[in-house]
Amino acid sequence: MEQNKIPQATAKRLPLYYRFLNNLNQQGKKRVSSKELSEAVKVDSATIRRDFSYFGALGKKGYGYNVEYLLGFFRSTLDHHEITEVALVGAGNLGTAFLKYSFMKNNNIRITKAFDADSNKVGTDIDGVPVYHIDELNEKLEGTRVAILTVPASEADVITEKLVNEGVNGILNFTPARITVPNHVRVHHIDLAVELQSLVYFLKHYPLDKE
Amino acid sequence: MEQNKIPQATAKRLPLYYRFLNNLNQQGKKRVSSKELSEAVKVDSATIRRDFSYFGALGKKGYGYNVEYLLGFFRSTLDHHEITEVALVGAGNLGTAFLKYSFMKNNNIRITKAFDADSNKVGTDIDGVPVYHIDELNEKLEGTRVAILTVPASEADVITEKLVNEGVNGILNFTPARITVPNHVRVHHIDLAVELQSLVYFLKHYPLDKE
DNA sequence: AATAATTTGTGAAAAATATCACGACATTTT
DNA sequence: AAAATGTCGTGATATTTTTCACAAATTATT
Repeated sequence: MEQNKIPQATAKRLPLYYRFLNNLNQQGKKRVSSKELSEAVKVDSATIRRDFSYFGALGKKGYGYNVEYLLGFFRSTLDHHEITEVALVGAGNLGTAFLKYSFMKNNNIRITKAFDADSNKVGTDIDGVPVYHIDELNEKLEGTRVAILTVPASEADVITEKLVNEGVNGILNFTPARITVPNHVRVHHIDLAVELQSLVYFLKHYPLDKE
Repeated sequence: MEQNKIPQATAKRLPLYYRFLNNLNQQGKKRVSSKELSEAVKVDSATIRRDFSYFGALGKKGYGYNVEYLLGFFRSTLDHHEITEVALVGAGNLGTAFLKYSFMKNNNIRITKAFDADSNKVGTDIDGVPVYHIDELNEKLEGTRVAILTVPASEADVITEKLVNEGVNGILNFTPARITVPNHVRVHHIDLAVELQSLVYFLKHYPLDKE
């Protein structure tokens, strides 16, 4: 489980850096400076250098960073060589959109199975992903440890409990409910209404000219 | 534009508090302590008290907070009496899901128009929201200042520029592109692939037992 | 009416994060 | 080969955010 000295704020930016390095690499770029990367990912260049420095000296003074080297480094740091399987729970509008969302396909994470309570959906495939009945979690989850939760808010707690019982320890929660889990389970919340409301709040109450 | 003394971290939690206070009110609860609210929204009770304290003394010692009073206070602070209109740009899978996403309907924010480049979609209604052609931004935006961006990544920069030219100053960006905007425009990024990847990273590299 | 139990609001401390600014070194130019 | 330029890595500093912990006030209990 190596050194967990890396700040959480840094860890959250790693996948972003990785994606942009990939872009640069595909464009055939050989070197990149923290300043260039900064303009691409919209993160201050000093923050980028600091972030990278937690992993040691990855760059070269007066030169910048070698794209290929950095990419290889992040590939192993982010475990990009191994595939992580993820289950989608709740194949409604939002869930279905994720299944069809191609950005999810270009990385090391795959949604490999979906669950829903609607018997019209059960047994079908959505974009190549089989849909099982929510009561089949037990048989079909097969060791999957990460779930995307896109069920109605009213079902969130009951289904979360089932997921946790079946061994899920990471949940990306898109419901507006704040789900309760034992503390060996990690939940990240993405609350679409809150995001929109806080954006509007910032627009109204914060000065507009300097970000 | 009142006192912008409120920390950003606090401002981001306000819509969350508001929603849960609404729930409590509908359940007929008359009072609530920071501890109870903490359990519901999963934010430390001291943080909640601190957050509230930026607005003055809203509670009563030994009693807690009066739900109805607090709700009224937040209603005006969050401008919940006035409706903010939002445009959805890109009516693909994800965009369509938002149009049908009912949680967006129970608050002061309304998606009132959508734009897409697909002529099959233009002219139709999705869940009561009219879809216009992306080239009609000029005529149809009609002063809407906030946009949800759910177009393909490759289109993100071009369309952002159009939106900004038409007066949009708040963008909720769901594309994996980090869009470039003048600094009077505020962008919040929600990057689904990054969220999933960072969740997986945390699961692998951070101790599981204390959150 | 006195005592016990709650719960706020906040000063102070701690922790986390971001930014400044510069020495050291590598590269590029002249 | 010398000078000019570019860029990292990081100590130090600043800023932001969270948490502790407790006096003061209110409510509940006996």
